[in-house]
Amino acid sequence: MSEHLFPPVDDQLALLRRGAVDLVDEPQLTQKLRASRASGEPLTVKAGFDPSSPDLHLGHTVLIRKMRHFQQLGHRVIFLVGDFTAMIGDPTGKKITRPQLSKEQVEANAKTYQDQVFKILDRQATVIDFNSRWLSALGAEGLVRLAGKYTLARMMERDDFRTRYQANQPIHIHELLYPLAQGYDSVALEADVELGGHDQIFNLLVGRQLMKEDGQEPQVVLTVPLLVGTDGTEKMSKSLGNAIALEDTPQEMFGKTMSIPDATMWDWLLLLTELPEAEIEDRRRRVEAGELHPKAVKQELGRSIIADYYNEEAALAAQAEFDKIFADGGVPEDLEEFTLEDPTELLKAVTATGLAKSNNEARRLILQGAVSIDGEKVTDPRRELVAKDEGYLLKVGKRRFARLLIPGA
RNA sequence: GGAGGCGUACCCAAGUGGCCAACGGGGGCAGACUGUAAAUCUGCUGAGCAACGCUCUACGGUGGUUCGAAUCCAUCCGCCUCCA
Repeated sequence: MSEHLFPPVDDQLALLRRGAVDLVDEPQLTQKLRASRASGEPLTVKAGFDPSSPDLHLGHTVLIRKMRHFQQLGHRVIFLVGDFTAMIGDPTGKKITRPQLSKEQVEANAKTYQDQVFKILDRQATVIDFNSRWLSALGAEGLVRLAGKYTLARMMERDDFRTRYQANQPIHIHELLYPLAQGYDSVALEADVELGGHDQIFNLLVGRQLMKEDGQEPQVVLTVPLLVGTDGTEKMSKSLGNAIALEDTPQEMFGKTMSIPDATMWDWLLLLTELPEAEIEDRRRRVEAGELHPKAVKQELGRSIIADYYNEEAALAAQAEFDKIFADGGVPEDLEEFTLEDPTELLKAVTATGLAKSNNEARRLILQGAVSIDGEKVTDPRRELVAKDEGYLLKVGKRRFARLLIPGA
């Protein structure tokens, strides 16, 4: 019956512990792995996803990579779409109540989500489930029973609830249900392990509690760190504008990666690549000793990221393109083209090509010396652009380019 | 049900009748320096204009008082706290 030959427990642990923040608790996980290996039964590993915003970025992939680790070891990974809980909106880390989503939005989001997730996970080996399956069935009565298993005092142990309460911020009753609902997922799935971001630790531990109440063996809880964004300080999030989206082009991925602070790249290597930890340490030592340029390590990181979501070729191309533009002051391969009917002044052209949002902004940029035409800096907003068949190359700042065509009459 | 407080630009936050397109900080953008790194320094950060000044829009919504309001009044909306 045991079609899987699981690797030795110690080897499994080594991989699973990589990058983990919390592991509650390790002896229990060891014991579960032993039992699984003896029986040939894979562990059931659950990770929940909140489909309230559909666009995945690298921050999400830290968790997904951890799921893949389990998958690679032969365990059963459940990709749980929190379609029911999305209606609540996870209050984790939020200073304000999140908007409640409609069913349609949630479904649409869940779909886009999956397409992106399977860039990392093995589609065949992944079980997809939706928590509305059991949470909807719970009904009002079941919900009241569930709520009866936890106390307000314990709920208020949660840092964000406590903080909001002390700051006189509103806490809506339904938000208190979120951890309970998520915990109930584990009961319903009889999870052996639940994975989550470190900010999820409270919710994950509630799951343990509820499983005990239900007479089950509590799940092992393993959390991964929140990835810091390209700014090197805040956690990666789309709204903070410091994210690298999985949908980004290879060029964008590479450029954004190169812009992270050096200090951040070690974390990224650990969490976003499979480079062995010993090798990461080795590079770090060599950089500190001045034997290795940090830029080289960062380039390697950038290529590795692109290779994951595109391929090696795209990675090399992105780096070449990057070097050409920034190291050699060149021009990108594909730049947007705009055609204007009539000759205009520079100011209007910059706005028309979308390189600036308004004429006022265009004027400011020009006066600040951020704008160049065909490589020559121009600080006169009224400079006339006459008709020219081959067009002009407009550059604003370091990275915004456009080709402007003004065909002759 | 009762009492009180609050609502300013992307965020925080000053401003209580004219000097306010609105102090300061954060963020963002740009320039210098670089490895498009960080840090640092400098400038900018509502829109429009034949423009070193003018016009429009903006301080929760709507009306009003006034020569003139983010600032005063009325009303509405939203939020918070305390008591019950």
